[in-house]
Amino acid sequence: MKIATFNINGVRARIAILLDWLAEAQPDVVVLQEIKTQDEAFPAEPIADLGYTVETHGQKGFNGVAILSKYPLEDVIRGLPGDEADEQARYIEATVIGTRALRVAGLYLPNGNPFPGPKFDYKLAWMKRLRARARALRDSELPSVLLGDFNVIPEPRDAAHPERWTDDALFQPESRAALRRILNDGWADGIRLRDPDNPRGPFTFWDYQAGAWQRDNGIRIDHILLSPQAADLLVDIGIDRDERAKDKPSDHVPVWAVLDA
DNA sequence: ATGGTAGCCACGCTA
Repeated sequence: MKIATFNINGVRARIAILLDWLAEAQPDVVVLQEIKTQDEAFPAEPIADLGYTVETHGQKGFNGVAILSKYPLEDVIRGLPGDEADEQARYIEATVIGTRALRVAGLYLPNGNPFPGPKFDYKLAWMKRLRARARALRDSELPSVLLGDFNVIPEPRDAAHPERWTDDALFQPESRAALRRILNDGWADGIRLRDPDNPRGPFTFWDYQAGAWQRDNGIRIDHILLSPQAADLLVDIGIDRDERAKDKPSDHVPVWAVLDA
């Protein structure tokens, strides 16, 4: 089973890019972030025509996540548990019924800028809730994958120019520590697991501004975290870097993993 | 030190 994450940055503006990539990459399960639309306006039909079941958790204008799957989905959860008052659409979770059941959580973690401030406080509070949810998934012992746009640069080598990120919410010690706590609970950072000694990169995001792509001024913020049981099943993992070179691309590229499931 | 780009939606906000 091939499972992928893609921050699409507006699914309606990017539907042709998405459909082309689905046809090329042939993922079985995709989690999308920043769909930037309400559920009713999500372009489900052309995606369904490619054989996908579609579950969305949308919001007007901002945020919004979705799961696309060629396998049946069960027990869909919308919204990160732990705060009924949180109205931002940043989390969706479901069980994928492949040759064996897999729990998949797609997330769009708060950006947290400007730092410091209330948005950064919201980011840290959200990460605390995410850790609690991740522990529950881990304790279920069902193979589980936690993937999406984490908006956290884990280490200096995950940025082309780490010194430029010191005042940014994505690279604050508190943000990095909160991600590290989840990893230390037993989750594997799939890309790092596969490529442990890379001194720089690989990247998953390049800003639209200042020629970041042309200069390869990227960061790695889209992650695939594997529970112990899911890590046992890992066959291959990668980043579809070439998507960033297309016309009118997202500023993020897809990250994918193949599991023996 | 600043401004550079993009989507949504209708001007400023979020990133």
